[in-house]
Amino acid sequence: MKVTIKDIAQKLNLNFSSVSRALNNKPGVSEETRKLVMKTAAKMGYRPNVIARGLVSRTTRTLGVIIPDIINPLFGAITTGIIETANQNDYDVFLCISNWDRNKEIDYINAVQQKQVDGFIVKSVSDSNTILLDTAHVPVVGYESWAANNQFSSVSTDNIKGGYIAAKHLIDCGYRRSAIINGPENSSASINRRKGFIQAFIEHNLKIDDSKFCFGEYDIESGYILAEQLLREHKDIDSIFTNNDVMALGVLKYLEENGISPGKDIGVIGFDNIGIASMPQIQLTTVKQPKHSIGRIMVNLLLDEIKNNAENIQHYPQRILLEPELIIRKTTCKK
Amino acid sequence: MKVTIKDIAQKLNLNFSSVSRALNNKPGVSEETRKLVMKTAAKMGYRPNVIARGLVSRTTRTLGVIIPDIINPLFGAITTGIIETANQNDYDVFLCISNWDRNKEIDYINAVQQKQVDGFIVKSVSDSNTILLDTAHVPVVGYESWAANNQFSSVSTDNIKGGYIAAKHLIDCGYRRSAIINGPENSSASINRRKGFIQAFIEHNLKIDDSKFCFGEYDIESGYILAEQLLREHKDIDSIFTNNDVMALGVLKYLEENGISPGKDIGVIGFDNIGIASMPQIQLTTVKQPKHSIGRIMVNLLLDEIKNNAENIQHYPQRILLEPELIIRKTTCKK
DNA sequence: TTGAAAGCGCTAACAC
DNA sequence: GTGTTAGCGCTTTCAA
Repeated sequence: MKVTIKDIAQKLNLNFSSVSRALNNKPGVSEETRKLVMKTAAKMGYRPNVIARGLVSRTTRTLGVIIPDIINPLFGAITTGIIETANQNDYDVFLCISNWDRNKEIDYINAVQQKQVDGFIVKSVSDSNTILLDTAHVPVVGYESWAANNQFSSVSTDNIKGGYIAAKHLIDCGYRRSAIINGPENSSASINRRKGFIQAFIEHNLKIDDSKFCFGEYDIESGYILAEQLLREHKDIDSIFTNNDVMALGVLKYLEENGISPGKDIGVIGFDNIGIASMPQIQLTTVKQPKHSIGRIMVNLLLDEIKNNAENIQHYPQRILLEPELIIRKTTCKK
Repeated sequence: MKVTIKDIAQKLNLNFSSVSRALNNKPGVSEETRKLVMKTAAKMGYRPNVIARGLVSRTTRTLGVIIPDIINPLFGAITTGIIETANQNDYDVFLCISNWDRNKEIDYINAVQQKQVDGFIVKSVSDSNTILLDTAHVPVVGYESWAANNQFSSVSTDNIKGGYIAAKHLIDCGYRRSAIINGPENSSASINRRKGFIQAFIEHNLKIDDSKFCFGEYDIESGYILAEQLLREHKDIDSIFTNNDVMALGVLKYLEENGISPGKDIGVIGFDNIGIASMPQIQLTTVKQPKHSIGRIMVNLLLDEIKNNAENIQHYPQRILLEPELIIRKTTCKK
C-alpha cells in the first residue's frame, strides 16, 4: 500500500500535521522530531501525493503542451526545449499530440485544463480554435498563432521575413520562376511565409504565378506528390520553396527518383533547418528557425504569466517574433 | 474564477451532491434537474477538476512515459504509438525526457509516481535503475529492459535476432570483415545486437575482431566520429553495422564527405528503420523495429496490469519479444 | 512545539 | 429524488 503522512504519524505517535510540517521544512517542529520524521518517511518509502498537495495549493507545477505531431523534427526540437526549460523550473509537462486534428486539439485544450495545469502551450492546427484559448482559465502561450485580437501571448519566427529571405535568395541565385509548396491553406505560418515570398518577388519587379501555389500536408508524401504535380503542369518552374523541410525532403525524393538534380536543374529551399537537412547527401538550403530557443522562450513567457496571474498583475498578451536565418547549402546555386 | 460544483449547486439551490450525480450521469436525480444542471454547468463554463476526482477514486487516468530522447525518430514513433493508444483508452500521458541521464531518469521515476500516474513506461538508460522499477508502487512496463529477475513487464524487439539477421545479410552479400559501432557499453540493446551479430559470424566460420567494436552515443556525431576512427585504424574493414539508424546517418555522412561510396566501397547496415532511411539519397539498409506497434503493445500491456492490479489479480511479469525485419536498400550490395 | 480542525473539489454511502 | 456526511491526502490556521 502507498504510505501517507497519517501512516507515519501513527507510527511515531505524532499528529499528522506535525509530520507535514517536518516533511516540508516548515517552522514549528523541533529539530529532533523533524529528523525522526524524515528518517521514518524514507524508511517507509513515503512519496508525497503531489495531487493532494495540489488540491490545497491550487497549483500542480505542471504545464500542458499541445502540438500537432512529434515525428516532425521541428516539433521534436521545440518540445525538447520546452521540457528542458520546464524541468529547470521544476515543472513537468503533459504532452498531447493533436495529429493535425482540429477536434482532437479541442479535446486536449479542455483536458489539460481539467487536469489543472498551471498553464499551457499550443501550436494550434486551426485559427478558429484560438477562441477557446482566449477563454482558458489559465495562461496560454501560442506558437505561430497571432491574430490581432487574441488575448493570449504567442511566439513565432518572423514568417513573413522568412519567406522574404527565401525568395530573395532564390532571386539572387538567378531563379525567376518559382513555385511554392504550401502547408494547409488556412495555416497562418504558411500564409505569412507565402506573403513574404511574394513581396520579395514584387520588390524585384518579378511576378509570381498564382497557379504555382499548391497546398498540402506538412509531410514527406505531400512534398513528393505536389512536386510531381507542379513539375508536370508547369514545365518552366526553375525553383521550389516548400513551407517546411519535411516537405522539401519529399520534393528532393521526387527529384532524385526522376534524375533531376536539385541545385543544378532546379532550386529547392525549405524552412526550419531540421537536423537531416545538413546531411551531405541532402544539403538542403533552408530558412532556419531557432527551434530550441522557441521552446525555451515559450516556457519562460508562460511561467512569467503564471506568476503574474498569481500576483494579480494585469495581463497583456505579448508577442515575440524571432529572427529567421538563411542557411545556404547545395540545393540552390544556379548563377 | 474557476467554477466548482458548489457554485452551480448554490445557483440552483441544490445540494452539491445532486449536482455531482447529475453531472456524472449517476442515478438518483430527476431527468429535469439533470438537464437543468447540465445546462447551467455549460453556461457557467464548468470544468470538472479531475485532480480532485482522482483524490477520491485514487486513479488519475494518466500514464507516465520516460524516454531518453525525443529527437531520435525511433522514440518519436514509439511515443506517438503510446500516446495514440493511451488516448484511445481515455488516458493522458506525462512525457519525461531523461536526455540519457541516469540521475534525471531516477528523478522522473519518482516524479511520475508522486503525480499518481496509474502506471508508467520506461526506456531505462541504465540497467541499474531497474531496481527502482521493481519497487514502484504502480505497474511498470519497460522497453528493452529484460533481466531475468526483473519484476516488471517489458517489451522489446528481439535484438539478438536483429543483430543476427544484420550479420547474416552482410555475409550473404559477401562482406567478411565487419566492424560494429555500438551504443553505450552497458546498453542491453547494444549488447544483444552485438551478441546476435557475432553469433552469425561464428556460425559461418568467420571470425570478427574485437578491436573492431567501438562504443558511442546514439547520435549522428558519434556515428561520424567512430566511422572516421574505425576506418583510420583498420584499413581492411569492408562493412559496418551500427546499433541504430541515427548513428548510421553519421557513418554515411563521413563516407560521403570522404568520397567513399556506401554499398560499393563499403557496406553499411543500421537498426530501427527510421523514416529518413528510405530517402533515395540515403537508401540505408537496416533492421526494422515495429516502432508504432511497440508503443501500442506497451500501453496495452500496462493497462492490462493496471486493471489486474485493481482487481487484485496476481502479478506475473510478462516479456514480449517482437520480430525484427531486414530491410535491404542500397548501402549493402557487394556481391 | 504540538494537536485539533477546517477545507481544497469531488465521490459515495447513508438518511430522509 | 434529494440532502447530509464522511473522507480521499494534504496544508494551514488556530488553540493549547
